[in-house]
Amino acid sequence: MISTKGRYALRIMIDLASQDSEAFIPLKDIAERQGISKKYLEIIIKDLVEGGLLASLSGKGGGYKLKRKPEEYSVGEIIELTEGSLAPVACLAEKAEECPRASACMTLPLWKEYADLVHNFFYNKKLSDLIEE
Amino acid sequence: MISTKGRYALRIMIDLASQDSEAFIPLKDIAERQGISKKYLEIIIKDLVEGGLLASLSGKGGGYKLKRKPEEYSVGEIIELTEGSLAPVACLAEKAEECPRASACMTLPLWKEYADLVHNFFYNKKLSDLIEE
DNA sequence: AGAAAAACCTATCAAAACAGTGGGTAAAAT
DNA sequence: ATTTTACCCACTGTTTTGATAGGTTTTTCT
Repeated sequence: MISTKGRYALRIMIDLASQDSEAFIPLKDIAERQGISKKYLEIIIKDLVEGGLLASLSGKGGGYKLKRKPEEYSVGEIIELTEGSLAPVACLAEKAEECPRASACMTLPLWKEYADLVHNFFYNKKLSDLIEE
Repeated sequence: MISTKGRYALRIMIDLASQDSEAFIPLKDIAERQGISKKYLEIIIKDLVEGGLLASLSGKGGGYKLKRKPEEYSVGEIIELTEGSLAPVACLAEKAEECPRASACMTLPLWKEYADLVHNFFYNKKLSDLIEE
């Protein structure tokens, strides 16, 4: 299951994509619009900034804004950045150590096929696809 | 991520499907073949029996066996039974309470589309697809 | 009748993940 | 100098995960 972190991250991105793309938007505004605790969003938006998805500016008039156009963000990168790997099983995650059963594992092909499906779904889906005027 | 419960359940089912379909197979044997603690498997196989996927027989000569043919089990039902709902977000689970934001939620269609994808994938995949001779 | 082999039942537990909260510091504009 | 903002660090309660431990009942075989 996708946790609140990934889901809220997506809502932050959608919220920003719906605002003036040039202006820095304070987190306070996002939190109020989305009805989510600003404190909690701080943790999440930090990941988005560190991951290079958002630009931030401190001080009065500061806030956050997108670094690219909405159609240039995939939902997959947003979720993976905040949520960790999309891999459905531990042995298929990036940092996974070699599974000794891999060659004999009858379920591995299933998990691989599933992992591909999930990856393609979320990486082909763009932030711009989630915004309606 | 699919947890060990769902993954081990699948391995139990595959193991049973690979044995003589008429005989009751003791859990001890399954545990040894799969290299998983029998005690832990007890918990998991209980779900499979209660969910109607397996027949069990107590006492000497007892054990577990499939109630249907391998091609009549979907991977989806096995995972969902042991793992709980396949829903990717809480608001799409069976027992979910109405989300007040549902009508305005810009991410809901995404989660629904994803939920369908996952559901179709796992319910179209049969236990028999995982077994090679 | 008794031993053995199996399922079945209940409780407990440590570690990790999840979902936050709280209090402060640094940076930038007015 | 004040205000507004991001940024940083620690902490906390709850739930889930991944088991382990010990005992009871059921069935078969001798």
